[in-house]
Amino acid sequence: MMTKSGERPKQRQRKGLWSPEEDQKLKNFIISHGHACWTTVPILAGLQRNGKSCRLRWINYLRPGLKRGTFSAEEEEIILTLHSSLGNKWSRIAKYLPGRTDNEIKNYWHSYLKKRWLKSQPQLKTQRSNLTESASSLVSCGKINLQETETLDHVISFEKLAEKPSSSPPQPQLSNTNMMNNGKYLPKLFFSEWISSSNPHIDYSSALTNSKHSSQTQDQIDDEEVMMINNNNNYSSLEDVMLRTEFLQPDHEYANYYSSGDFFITNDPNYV
DNA sequence: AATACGATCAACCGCTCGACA
DNA sequence: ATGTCGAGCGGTTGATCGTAT
Repeated sequence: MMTKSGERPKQRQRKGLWSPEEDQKLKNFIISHGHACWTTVPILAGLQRNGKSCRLRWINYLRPGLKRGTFSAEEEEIILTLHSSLGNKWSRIAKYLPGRTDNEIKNYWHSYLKKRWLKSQPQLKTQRSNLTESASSLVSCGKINLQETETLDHVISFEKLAEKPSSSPPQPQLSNTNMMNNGKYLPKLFFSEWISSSNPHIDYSSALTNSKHSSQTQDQIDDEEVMMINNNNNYSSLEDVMLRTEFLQPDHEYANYYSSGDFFITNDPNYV
């Protein structure tokens, strides 16, 4: 149906919790078609949602390989360690915790870990309150704006980094065949394995981070800092990180699935 | 049993960034 | 150089549930 001006009337978009039927529709669509463009997914899948909502639902709830339930002690330590170096970079922290989403980690931090962290850092707590007081007075005097005060958490977090050693430990090297453009390892998995299992058989143990590149992004620099801290703390398992998993479909189409939740299908076996 | 309160977590919102025309 | 669009990220909200009073 069209309006007088010839426009298609905007369908009222649903909000709020997803129904099991909606979940099934979205899951079925992405499994069979992938998602080239999230904005078209709800239209093609017959959902009265916006693309953003579909993307979030897929990433945080529907995509395979997600761990549900409580965080292990090891996961907690990893989050605390990474947060001390990266700050509130939840998506980057999530990359080091396979099966956990940034949203999940963020919620866990705010509901539990933050308190635990503050309790274990009485000195920092004092520093923080001093900083906050200083910031408040500066704000009231108009010397800094509110946005600047928001970085205080990072000021405190990065204090720990000052204690890191000056030289980086030797980095593991990978052959070129195991590397993609940004230097991340790509484990492969048959698409059917992924479909049939809620727990994709990803060999995290063979995934390693890259060697140094001449032009580093901020993320890569962050990775190095994290790795340095991890080595100091003997978190060698943190290096077993996969940034992307590639699935091979039985019909020789490649279904590419990022840890960020991206998913698409290509015929190009060399697609990296 | 009823109410208040706090904790948890799914989902939304607004902003930034990068790609592309 | 500029504008537009889509994707992604982090902050925030609000519904729900469990527990205390």
